[in-house]
Amino acid sequence: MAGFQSLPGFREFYPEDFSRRQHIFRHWRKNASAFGFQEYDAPVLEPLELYKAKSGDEIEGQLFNFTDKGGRDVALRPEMTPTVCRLVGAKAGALKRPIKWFSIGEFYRYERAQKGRLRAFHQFNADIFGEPGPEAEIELIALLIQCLAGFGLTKDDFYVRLSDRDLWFFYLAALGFNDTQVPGILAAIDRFEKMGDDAFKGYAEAHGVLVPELKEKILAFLQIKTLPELETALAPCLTDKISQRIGEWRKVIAGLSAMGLGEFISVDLGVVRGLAYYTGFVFEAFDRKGDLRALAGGGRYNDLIKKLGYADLPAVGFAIGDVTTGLLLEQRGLTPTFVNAPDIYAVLGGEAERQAAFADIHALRAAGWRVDYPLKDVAFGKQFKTAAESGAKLALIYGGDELAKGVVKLRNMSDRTEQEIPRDQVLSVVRDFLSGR
RNA sequence: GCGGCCAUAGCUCAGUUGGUUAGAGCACAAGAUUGUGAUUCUUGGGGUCGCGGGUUCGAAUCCCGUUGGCCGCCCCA
Repeated sequence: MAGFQSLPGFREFYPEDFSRRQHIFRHWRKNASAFGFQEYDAPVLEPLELYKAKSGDEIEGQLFNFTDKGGRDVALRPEMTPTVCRLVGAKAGALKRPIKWFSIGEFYRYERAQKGRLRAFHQFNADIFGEPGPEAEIELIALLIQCLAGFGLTKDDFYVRLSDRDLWFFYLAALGFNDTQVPGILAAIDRFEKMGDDAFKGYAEAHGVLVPELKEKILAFLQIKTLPELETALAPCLTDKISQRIGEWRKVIAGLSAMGLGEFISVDLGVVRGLAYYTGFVFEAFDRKGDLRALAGGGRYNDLIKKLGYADLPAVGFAIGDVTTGLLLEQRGLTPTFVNAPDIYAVLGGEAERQAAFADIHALRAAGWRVDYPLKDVAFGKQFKTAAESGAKLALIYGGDELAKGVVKLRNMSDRTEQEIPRDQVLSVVRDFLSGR
């Protein structure tokens, strides 16, 4: 294997791979647009400081960062959130509300590659800014579901786990934990699913072993699967904040149910997500079988824009990755075959026929149809085979017999019927045929 | 960053105790077939056996290193 290899964790998109990627992007873009989101884009290379400001100095270990020729510390973007916060923050006062934005871009993380996790990957990001209420969550979670369901995935293929960092803070406060203890508990909750009881070791080292009675209450809270169960569990420790929060939960669940999406949602307080900047609802989408990494994740981050030095603007957002999504579609047989198939394949008898066909071929292409033809003379049989394999809807046959009669033969590739059409009507007949007659 | 497994054609793999010029199926291309998508047959292109070093008369095969891949840990924005 001479020559060069691509860098570890980076993908190359041969046309077949690229068409699958385009299929995914097209759906995301179409759905975001249907939900009234505006597309934006931004630099791939950013100041290193932008990510340190958001996530702390430790983040550098997981970034693709370097010093540029001007001595600037820079990093390839590992995520969109800080960037979009800057964009929105810088013009917050001038932007019409609600601010509903999305983008599709490539991101880079300097990590060891694993299944569903590479060093370069694409993400669809959608965010709503300036809306403090749960209406924004409804809108975003509905979009998230549609961005997966739009491919043909159903509630049996994936689901969205909905959790709430605020509620954990309120609940833990009601149980008597103070502000220095809560982060340790949340870290343990985050790990509990994977590690079991050992997840509480870190907390025990910092604050002493957890009182068994409190641990029971926390683990019971983790088991909650429905809104009524949640309400029952919180009944003994109702505060104003908790009551208000339950009201917002009801609103989110009711809204999504009214859209017919209730069955995609699972109440699951085990999701607190790694990063500390989330402030309210958090949610993650997983495949039902559970053998893939997270498909998507997001939540509310009301403090971040202010933390980056801009206005105090509430925000919710989520991201879907193309790697895991692609794996799931592959598993479910939902990857299309002829994404970039031509509309028309021209079958050419010989050199004279080729010259004659060129006028039509170019006119059809200029009119927007996808037209292909063989670049050198090949037998008719081969041409039809090529036409069939290309996925073309129809073939236009330019043979000696046809041209002598002043016609072109149009073959419907799906039902194999043929008809002769006068040369000067090719454009209009093809248009009628391809637009469904 | 740490640990385990793996690496032969575009893909899936075979390759005997180390022994002549490294094979198969699929895929691709040409032909049988000078006007119709199947099947079949024939032929062809494509490999410095991931890379580098060592042992040996001789290495795809054994040893060391290295790079890459997969899996797990850390992390997962």
